[in-house]
Amino acid sequence: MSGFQRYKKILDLFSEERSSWTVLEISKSLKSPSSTIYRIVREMVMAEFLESASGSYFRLGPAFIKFNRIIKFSDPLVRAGQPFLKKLANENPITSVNVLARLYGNNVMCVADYKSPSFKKNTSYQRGKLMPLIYGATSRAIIMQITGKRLEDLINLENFKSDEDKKNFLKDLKSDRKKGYCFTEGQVDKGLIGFAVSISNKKLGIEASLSSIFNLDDFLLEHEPLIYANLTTYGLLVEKYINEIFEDIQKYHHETNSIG
Amino acid sequence: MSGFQRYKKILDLFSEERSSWTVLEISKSLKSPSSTIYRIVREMVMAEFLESASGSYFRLGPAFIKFNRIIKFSDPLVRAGQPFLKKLANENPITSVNVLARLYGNNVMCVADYKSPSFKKNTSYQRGKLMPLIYGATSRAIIMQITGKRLEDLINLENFKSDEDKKNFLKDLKSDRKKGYCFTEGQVDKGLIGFAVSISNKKLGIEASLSSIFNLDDFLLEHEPLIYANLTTYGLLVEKYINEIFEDIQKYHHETNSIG
DNA sequence: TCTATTTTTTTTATATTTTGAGAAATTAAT
DNA sequence: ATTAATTTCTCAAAATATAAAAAAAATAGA
Repeated sequence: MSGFQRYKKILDLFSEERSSWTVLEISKSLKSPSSTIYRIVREMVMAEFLESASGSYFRLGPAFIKFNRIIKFSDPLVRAGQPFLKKLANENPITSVNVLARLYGNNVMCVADYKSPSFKKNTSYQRGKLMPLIYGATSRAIIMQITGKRLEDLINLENFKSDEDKKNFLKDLKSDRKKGYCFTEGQVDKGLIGFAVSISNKKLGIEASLSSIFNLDDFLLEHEPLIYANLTTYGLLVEKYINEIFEDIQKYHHETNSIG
Repeated sequence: MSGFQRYKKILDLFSEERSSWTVLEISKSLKSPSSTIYRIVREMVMAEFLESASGSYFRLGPAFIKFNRIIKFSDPLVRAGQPFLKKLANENPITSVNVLARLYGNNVMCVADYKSPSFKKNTSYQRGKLMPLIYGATSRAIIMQITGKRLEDLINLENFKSDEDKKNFLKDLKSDRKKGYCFTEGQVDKGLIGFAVSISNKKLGIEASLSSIFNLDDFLLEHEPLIYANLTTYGLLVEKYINEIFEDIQKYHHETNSIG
């Protein structure tokens, strides 16, 4: 274990289900001597990436809240898209969960979400949660904008039930790409359906999607046109704002570089 | 630069104002050779603590969103207190911002907040933001539960305008401790007033506060009793729930330890 | 309070890792 | 196609991490 991995491995032990660990538990779990772990943990506590709790337990530290906040207020996708999620929810014909998600490594991560107050069911799409790459409209609207070798590499990391399944997935992807939007039913959460459009910005390296998720029970065929119209409109708006933010950033960097 | 500091120093460059950096900029800023920085940045990108953006810029990575989420759903204080903030807002006689904050190092950090929809002004208390230790009711309700050498150490790190100021601060602290709640006016944001009570849990090492912030213009003296009643009631409720969560955690750890 | 136990820090020599300068390779821009 | 910018690679020297044991400090129990 060396470099950043040394620290990352410890952090990766912490989860929603298991949010506090003692040094001894960490040491057992990573099969490293406790004196070493004590030293590393102390370093991370000083850097506020861990904090000590009672009973010699440690938990994730405030640094994550701090940096999360910085991302929230500065990430172009979040900054551009966040304000529209509520509007989208309000304009949808039935109650919905509206999600901005993006590709992170081999997963899709929800980076912002807004749920209509009257939406009762819990969905899997909540900010910060990693989602499967090949299920759900949210993910598909992201992956459908990727092509060539990159797509192949990503797909090859996934476990399809059969070769047949894989073929079908690629076929659907192709046709959705043509249509410009995605629809899936119950792939991630039972009883829910999803609609999604792609969001992208080459210059900023953003490969994302905007999606609306509904209760299957609420949904009528006559809702569909409005749903697509909303997603398409807001999708374009978000892309426009991302672009404006990009130009602001460029301007800012230009200024600071020429001064300093 | 060694150990975790190596990585921390780079992360600390990123801020709301300046959220993307090139390797060269980092290298200049930290006065380290770029080949070294390239190596370190690559490591952090692989660990998802940084991600590359366009134009050879890098920004904070998705790991922060992920770990922030884990904290949000597992931190006892947040878990216990978050659900009450909205209720508190609704029961307050005038529109308010309601905040859960806790001591982190030498600062106070807001860990959850709820603003009444009709509250117009922006306040400094937003989740993840670091606040001064000696200004505002939110902070005072935290620091007033600390005594002895620890208090001395914390206070000594602060810059008071004069010794007189410091004395007065300590005197106010003492009397607030007796009263069991704090009130301040315009110490953090002009035109706003704050009321706060302490929240603590020794076993979990939590030193926190629950506070309500109002527009000075909205406030009438007759509101005060209800404000205090609400804060006190919800403060006790939050402490009760923290305790229940603590017992759950203990139970869970006991189970997992005896099995594994 | 004193004692036993657990947690944390310190101390070592040794093994491992990081460093940084420059060269080489890759990528992007003109 | 050429040039410039970005990123990776190499390697020996320098710096740091490691782990085992011992010491110290903190905590719990009687």
